[in-house]
Amino acid sequence: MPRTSRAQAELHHQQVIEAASKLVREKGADRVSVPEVMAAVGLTHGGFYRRFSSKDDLVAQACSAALAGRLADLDAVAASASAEGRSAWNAFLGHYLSTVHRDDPGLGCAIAALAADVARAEPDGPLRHAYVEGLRQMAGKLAGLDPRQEGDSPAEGGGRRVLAELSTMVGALLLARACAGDDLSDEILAAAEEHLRTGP
Amino acid sequence: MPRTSRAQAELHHQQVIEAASKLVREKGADRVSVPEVMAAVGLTHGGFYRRFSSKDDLVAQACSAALAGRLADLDAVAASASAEGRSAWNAFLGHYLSTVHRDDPGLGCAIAALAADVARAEPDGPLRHAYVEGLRQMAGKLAGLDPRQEGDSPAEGGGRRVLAELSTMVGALLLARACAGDDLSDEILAAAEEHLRTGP
DNA sequence: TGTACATCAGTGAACGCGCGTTCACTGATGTAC
DNA sequence: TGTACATCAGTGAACGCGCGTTCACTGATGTAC
Repeated sequence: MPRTSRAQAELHHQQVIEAASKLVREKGADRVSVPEVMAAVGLTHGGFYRRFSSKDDLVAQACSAALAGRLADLDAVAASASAEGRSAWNAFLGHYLSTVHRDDPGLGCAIAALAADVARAEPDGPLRHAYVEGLRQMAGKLAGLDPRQEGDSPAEGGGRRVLAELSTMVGALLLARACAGDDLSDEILAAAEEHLRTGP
Repeated sequence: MPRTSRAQAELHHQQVIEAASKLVREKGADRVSVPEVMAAVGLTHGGFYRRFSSKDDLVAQACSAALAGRLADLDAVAASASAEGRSAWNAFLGHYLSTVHRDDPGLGCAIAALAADVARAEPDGPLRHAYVEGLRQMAGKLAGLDPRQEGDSPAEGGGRRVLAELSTMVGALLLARACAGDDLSDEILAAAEEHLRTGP
């Protein structure tokens, strides 16, 4: 059925980015193909290049979408924790370093899932720019939650402490995924949470 | 020139593993091809399957070799630091979180470089087993260096604290690589080192 | 509002390419006498 | 030690495959009158 409506086409466009954002986090950019992403939304691969200039273009947009989605998730977790009188920082940690998060990379942190792909991307390409921008925003948001953060400049880039703490979270998640199936995996998550958790 | 000596063949075998260990850390397992690795040692790809059962087999052996090499490096850094009266722990940190290490993944930490590849490998395959074994050994060695490590069981698997600290190092290195070219990259390395460094 | 036509979202076949893997072959190395 | 032969490390062509990308085409949608 060719020539659907413009609204339908726009919906398809968003669905393709959404599907790519999930698949790329699960399997890595190299192991996801254009036909696979299109099939995930019920389309054939032929129409792809009407909407995207290349596969790299899609991956960059998928990265942006994944990062934006996670920022919204962070807000939601923080809001619901605060509403219940719990520490937003500890609630976020509990989510981030959970076995659920480890075992479902497709809906998880894009900073962790895409770090290796981005490191190999062109230094000035759209993927890297999208990633760095998302990382900066995440660090800024986290600095606002972190009770240990010295109160210097919580806005742009966050303080230094939050960068080390974010490194611990990302590293623990990635190591736990690489060790999944071994006892070490749960131990890493627990050790990182214990190390980062604050208060009662 | 077909049929070289057995000694030469064994040398080639080791050279292939060595070249793969470097290329896989630089580009990731998916972006390295069998012809590329063979060409790196001056051979054609045809003879590959006499020595290796598959590309996956080579990648697993390359991972083991990379991890073993890094363990030896750690010993060397610790020994030379101790000989000069410096803290082995701080010396190791300085190496690990340096821009040199960030910018040369081919000779760098395999735990960091291969985490994403291993996370996507079969749960009980040889690559994962090689990786988990190497990670366990690294954590054990690090626990022996770490002045903060509570003195419970430094031998097998290391204590929990060292797992969180290793997560911080790996995460910072990977994030710094993903951000290379942006100011954030150096900041992440510096923040992690400051966070982990001990003593004077 | 109804008709005529241009637009263009999506199809499906096709392209060149590099991949992992196989295999018949070569000729120096290693072995048996 | 010297000869005859089997072994096998490495070659290079070939295979089927899935990839990213292109393109002629279709027919419902959107637009102009």
